[in-house]
Amino acid sequence: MSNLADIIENYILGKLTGEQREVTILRRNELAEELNCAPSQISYVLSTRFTANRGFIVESRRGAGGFVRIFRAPGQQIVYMDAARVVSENPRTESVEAVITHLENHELLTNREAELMRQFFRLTEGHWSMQDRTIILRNLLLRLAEL
Amino acid sequence: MSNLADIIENYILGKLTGEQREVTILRRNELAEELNCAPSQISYVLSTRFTANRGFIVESRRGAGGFVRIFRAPGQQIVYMDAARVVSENPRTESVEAVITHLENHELLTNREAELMRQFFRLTEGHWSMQDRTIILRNLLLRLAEL
DNA sequence: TGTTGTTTGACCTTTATTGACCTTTAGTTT
DNA sequence: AAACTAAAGGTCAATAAAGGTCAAACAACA
Repeated sequence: MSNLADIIENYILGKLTGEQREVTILRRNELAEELNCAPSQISYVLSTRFTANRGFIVESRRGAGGFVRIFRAPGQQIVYMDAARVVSENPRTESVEAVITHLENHELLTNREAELMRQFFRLTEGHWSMQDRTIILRNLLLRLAEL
Repeated sequence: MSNLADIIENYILGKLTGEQREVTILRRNELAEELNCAPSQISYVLSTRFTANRGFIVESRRGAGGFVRIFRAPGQQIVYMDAARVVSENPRTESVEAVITHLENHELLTNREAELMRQFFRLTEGHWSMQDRTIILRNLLLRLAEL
């Protein structure tokens, strides 16, 4: 358990959870220095352990004043997948609207994204069956879960 | 976040939003003096952070009584409307992909938004005519123009 | 032994910062 | 009016300061 990658992972996890924060910022070279390892090792840990799938979002900037920022984004996929299930189990306009609004309120859809989905839903009215329209919606939501 | 460029950006952003104004004027040398940096650094920040893509317009005048004026840009509706026209005039898969990617590259669509639109397009394949699919896309783009 | 995960270092790309030099403008002098 | 001058802002290239990538070596383990 005492390999470098684990130590780095724990260090970052500690910064993230220890102080009840949802986000932490670090400098790659600084941390590498502190933990006596190659800077690229930090990148390795970030890309293998702090993935979107595990509920993290990592942003960074290069150059002078560069940084790495790590967010907790707990179980986003699950929320999208849940939403997808809801619309396909309740293929009614109100359900669709409710789900979109819910995701929007919880900031899992931006205003623009929500509008895109509403617009799509409106535009297919009368051309497609409700079934087919919600299947599309379901697929869109599942796609978002992957992003 | 203590690099110069960020500090300058925040300063200007503060002047712009803090006082609810849509425009702010500053003098390059004065600000450089105040923030202890090279005047050209102000130019650097203006050209990298206050771009049209990010919704700003920067005007300036040299010489005695010179100034820099920064506006919040009014919407990019025209670009969206243009894109809408292109896809409806060229109802081909490649045009659609090109337009989406173009908007994405110019930061008029986020990655997620672009993916949503691509997904709309893919999911309707085989169900609708190309005509009808591009009409949908066109409407989505026009909706974005309104946001 | 083969496969999977770790570690490093060499090299790349992006971003920031400065300073020397250029251009534009308004005002002043001739 | 033309020429000069001082006071702006603009440009660009050089340099520094980050983080990213990738392949190769290595380790752990089935």
